[in-house]
Amino acid sequence: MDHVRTPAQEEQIAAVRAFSRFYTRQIGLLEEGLYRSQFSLTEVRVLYELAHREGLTASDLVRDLGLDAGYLSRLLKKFEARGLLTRTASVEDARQAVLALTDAGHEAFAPLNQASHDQIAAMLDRLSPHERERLVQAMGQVQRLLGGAPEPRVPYILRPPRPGDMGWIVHRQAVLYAAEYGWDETFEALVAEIAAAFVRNFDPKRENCWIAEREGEVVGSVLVVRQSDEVAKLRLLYVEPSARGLGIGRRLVDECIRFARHKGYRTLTLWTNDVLVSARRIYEVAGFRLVEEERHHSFGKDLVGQNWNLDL
Amino acid sequence: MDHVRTPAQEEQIAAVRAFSRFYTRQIGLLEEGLYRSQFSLTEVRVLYELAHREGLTASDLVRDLGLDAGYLSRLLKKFEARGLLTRTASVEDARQAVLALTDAGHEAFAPLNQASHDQIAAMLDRLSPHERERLVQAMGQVQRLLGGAPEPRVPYILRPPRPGDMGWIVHRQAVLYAAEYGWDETFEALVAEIAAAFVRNFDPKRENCWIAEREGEVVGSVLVVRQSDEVAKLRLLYVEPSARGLGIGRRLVDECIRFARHKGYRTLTLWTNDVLVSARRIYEVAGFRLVEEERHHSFGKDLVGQNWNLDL
DNA sequence: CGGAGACACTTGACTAAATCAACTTAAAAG
DNA sequence: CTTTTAAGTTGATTTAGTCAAGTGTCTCCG
Repeated sequence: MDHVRTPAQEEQIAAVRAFSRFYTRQIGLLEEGLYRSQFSLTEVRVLYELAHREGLTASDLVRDLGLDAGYLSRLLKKFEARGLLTRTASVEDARQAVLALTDAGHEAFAPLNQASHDQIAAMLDRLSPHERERLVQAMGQVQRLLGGAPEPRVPYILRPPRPGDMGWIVHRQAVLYAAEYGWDETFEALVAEIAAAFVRNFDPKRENCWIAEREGEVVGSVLVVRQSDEVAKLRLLYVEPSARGLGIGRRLVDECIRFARHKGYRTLTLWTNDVLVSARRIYEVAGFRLVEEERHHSFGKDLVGQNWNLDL
Repeated sequence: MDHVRTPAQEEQIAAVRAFSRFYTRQIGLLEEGLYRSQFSLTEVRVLYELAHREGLTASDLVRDLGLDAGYLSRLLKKFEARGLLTRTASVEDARQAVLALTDAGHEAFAPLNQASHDQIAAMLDRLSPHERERLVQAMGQVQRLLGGAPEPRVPYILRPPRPGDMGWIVHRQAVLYAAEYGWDETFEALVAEIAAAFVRNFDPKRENCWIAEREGEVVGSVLVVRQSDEVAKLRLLYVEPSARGLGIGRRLVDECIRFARHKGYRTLTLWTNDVLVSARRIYEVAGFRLVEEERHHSFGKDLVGQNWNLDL
């Protein structure tokens, strides 16, 4: 670990450390509320796991809560002696014992659980609904990034656009292509015009838009617009870098193709630039053919524009 | 605390609790790395505070770290005995002693600090730059919302637009006005058109745009566009609800007025709707006069549009 | 099939960490 | 000027956690 780090990276490290110190204190405060109970914090953590998960063994707890095996063993023995817990030898592995709270155990845990619940609720009550929303989002983000949360069961959903989605798409595309390819603000203007024109002239019978959402965050989009009775155009395909590899791009294009076929178009066309390699791959796999290329100077760069067609 | 809570609120509470459990474990992992040192976690926390803040007293530490006064007292005595710390009686308050690490104290802390630093660095190395950025943002968000961070010294800054800002403005305005007034997607289209046209035809000699930023987040914006040689138009004024009360709206309008004056315009005009009460107040205070009102049906609602003028 | 090594616990011995309450001295409040 | 509150100390004690050695069980490899 003796990389040379940039000042920006050092700042990030400092920020994460500051957060950890902050949350250490925060957890300390939350614990205080539990101190008058008959259980220690570790005991409460163990009870929590026992109350919420089935078929736990001691080694599960050691692993998941990072406890000392000896310490836990004694702790469980105490619970058992007090009638809060039963330990039944596992059928598959005679070394292990399956742990389960008794009714008395659940009863003992309930007020603790309630206290913790109320404490968090009181904390949230101090925030506005909008702030609460942001807090939960941000916590989820942290948890996901640090690997605490499992991959969501449903990796993404497609849905129709809502107010604000078009603006979001303009925002993200502009930021992304500025960062990755150095495109200037005229690109953003173009995207905004396309988005505005789409909404303005939207013909639900002949046109459509899909938003890809993952964990409540917009991570992709695509439009199909009518160019003529025969020809539909696919526009503004984009997928967040963080959400790549889930097949979202492919899926969005497939939806467009299906829609265009269903509406009786003969051709689906699209315009892109040769630097957008990952998009190109999607179009190729979907069966699009490159029909035309032309050099142009746009977005502050020399580019090669491409028209791709798919016969439906 | 016996409100009736909605299921959505319960879900938020559950999410925050899950995060706290998660981060408890996370902190446990981070601590493990420090266990082979001669200091306990609490001692390290104390050393950290001593190394980073001047003029601390024991009671500061008791308050900020949530420690027992007796425990801390002994801990400090031990540090002092080992020559890591000096305690000098405070001049203002003879009960207090001002704490300061000696050189030996700083020396003893350095490797711990380095270890903690390297551990976080290693954690961040597992993430992509974009993910790191999001992690730091999300942590900052949590910390700010839970009140751990002090109000920023500079409440906000004004800056010129960057790629993505226009899209962001479209996004936020659409979301906001949809939520607050139920305006439909045609409003978003209008905002997108205005933003696009502004970028497209931007004349730096006669036009301008300001973005208000707070802690790295866009919280407001305004445009001045040329309507004629004599008349400038103020457009797309907006301030995030979370950033209201800081005078950002007022400041943005003032910048517009100053700019329009400086460029020799005779009149600054703007169009708004009567439901936007807080904006109206800003215009009034800035000296604008209501010159015209007309009913119209837009954005899915019956509205009263207003033109306001300011003679420069 | 048998034995080496890993694994799931348990137990004993121990220590560090934290708490509680009583106390001293000084400052602030009434 | 007295009462109350605050800052810090000290002694007694509890608790939480660690470490190492040990038992029975499983797994894997030759």
